[in-house]
Amino acid sequence: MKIATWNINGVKARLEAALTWLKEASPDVVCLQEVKSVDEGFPADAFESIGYNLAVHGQKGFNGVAILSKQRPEDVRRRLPGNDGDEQARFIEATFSVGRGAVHVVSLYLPNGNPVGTEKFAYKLGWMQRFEARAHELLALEIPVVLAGDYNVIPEPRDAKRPDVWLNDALFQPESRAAWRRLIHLGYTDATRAGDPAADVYTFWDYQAGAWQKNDGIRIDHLLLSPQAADRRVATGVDKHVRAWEKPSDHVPVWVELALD
DNA sequence: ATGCCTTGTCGCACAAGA
Repeated sequence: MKIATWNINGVKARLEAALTWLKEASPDVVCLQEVKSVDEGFPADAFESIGYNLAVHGQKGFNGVAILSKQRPEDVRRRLPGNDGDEQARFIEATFSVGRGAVHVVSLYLPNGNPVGTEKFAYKLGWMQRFEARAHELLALEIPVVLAGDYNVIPEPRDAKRPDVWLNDALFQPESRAAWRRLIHLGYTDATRAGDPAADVYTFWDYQAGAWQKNDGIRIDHLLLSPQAADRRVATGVDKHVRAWEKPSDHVPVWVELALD
């Protein structure tokens, strides 16, 4: 089962690219972030016509997450638990039957958190704490779990072409990186790193200042695997070529393939 | 030091992104 994550930066603006990529990559499950659409505005027909089911948690103008899947999603849940007052659409999860078992998939869009020292950064850290609690709960299922999305965290210096310019950014703060490490310490595996320990693996290149042309990127889109998922990991990849397409998102798809049955 | 681009919302610029 091939499971991918992609911050699409506007599902309507990216529809043509998304359909091209889906046909080319043929993922079984796709976690989307920043769809920037309410549920009713989501171009569902286009995805359904090429064989994908749809679970959306939309929001007007900003944020918004979704899960596309060849199989029908079960037990779809929207909203990250732990703060009923949080209106930002950044979390959706679903279960998929596989043989006699199941795999659980989360699509998450972690807050950016800039500027540091504001309530936006506090919201990011609070969100990460709530997410850690949910990640911990999911381990108790003892099944393959994939936490996929835009984490807005640069885990280590090697995950940025120029780590020095990110030192004062919310994505690279010690608190953000420590919260990321707590997820690892729970027992989750960074799928991309497990598959490719080399530097220079990036998933985001800014639209500005020729970042793509200079390969001035960062790695912030991640798939975290529960032990039962990590046991079954057979391949990982970053579809970097998509960044060179016409009208690209600033993020590219990242994926993992699990041998499940 | 700041903008550099891009999207969506309405608007005839702006917020937010990272």
